[in-house]
Formats: sequence, C-alpha cells, structure tokens
Amino acid sequence: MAFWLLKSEPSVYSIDHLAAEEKKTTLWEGVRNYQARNFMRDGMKKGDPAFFYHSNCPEPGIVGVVKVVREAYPDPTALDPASKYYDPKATPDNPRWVVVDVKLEKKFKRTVTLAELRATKGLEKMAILQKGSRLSVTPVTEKEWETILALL
DNA sequence: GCCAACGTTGGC
DNA sequence: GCCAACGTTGGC
Repeated sequence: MAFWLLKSEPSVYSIDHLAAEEKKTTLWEGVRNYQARNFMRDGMKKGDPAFFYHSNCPEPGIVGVVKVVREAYPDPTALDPASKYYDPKATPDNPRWVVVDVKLEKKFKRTVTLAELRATKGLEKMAILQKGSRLSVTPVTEKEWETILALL
C-alpha cells in the first residue's frame, strides 16, 4: 500500500464539497501535469489512502483523509469541450489525462497547517514542503503519514 | 495583489 | 533541440 497527498484549492473544490457529494466520492479531475498524472496512473491503487490538502487559501494545510476507490481511467473533462479542463489534444483513443475516484474517509477536526508541517521533524523531504513545488498529486512515505497523524 | 518558481509552448 | 516568452501555481 502507498500513501499520497492530493492538493486542491478550496475555492474550487474543498473537503466540504467532497463531504457533500452523494456517496462522499468524487473523481479527481482536471490534473494537467504529467508527473502528477503518472502518479495517478501508475502509482495509485485501490485502497491507498491520501491526505486532502487545501492550497492557495487563508490557512493552507491538510484537512482530512480520502481513499482511492477506483484506479485510473480517462478524465472525462479532457474530452468535454464545455469543461474548463477541456484539452483539444485529448481523444478517446488517446485520452492523455486520467482521474481516480476517491472517497472521503475522515475530515480532521482541525487543519494541520503548512506552518506546522514545516516545523515538524521528519517531514523535511515532503514534496509539498519543497520550494516551488506545484505538483497536485505527490507520494507520502509511511513514516511521514504516521508522523502527520500523530500531530492530531 | 505580488512575485518567485516552475512547466509548457513555439519559433528558429 | 534550444531557449525565450508566456501562463499558472501558491505562499505570503
């Protein structure tokens, strides 16, 4: 089993949006970065847990845990001209972009803030803490996972 | 809103 | 294949 971190701007899609979904499940759509896509396509397996991270907001940080409930398949928004994620280079034969389905497992009672992550020993290597890191899907080690859960 | 860091695009 | 220009991200 592998551990992950999924980043989203809460003004676009927050953990509360996910909580409001029927079945508390959503497809992680709109990823348009090859490295992030490859993590979803090649790395994320059914049952893998992932942190839900809020970025670009007043209090950036980890707000909960989701679980992969369906492995990678073509991102329908890439093929939909009406979608803001539409990619004219994507075709049904070569969909280019993928999504996974994730289900809300737990919303934390409080946000584990970015500042707190930075101040915690053992998390220095996390992708999210690297300067200029913009990947929306990144792997987390088991140790990092447990370290973060222990902060709660 | 600023701005640094980064990925992508496209001319050559 | 290089690299400048451009657009986007995301913390502050």
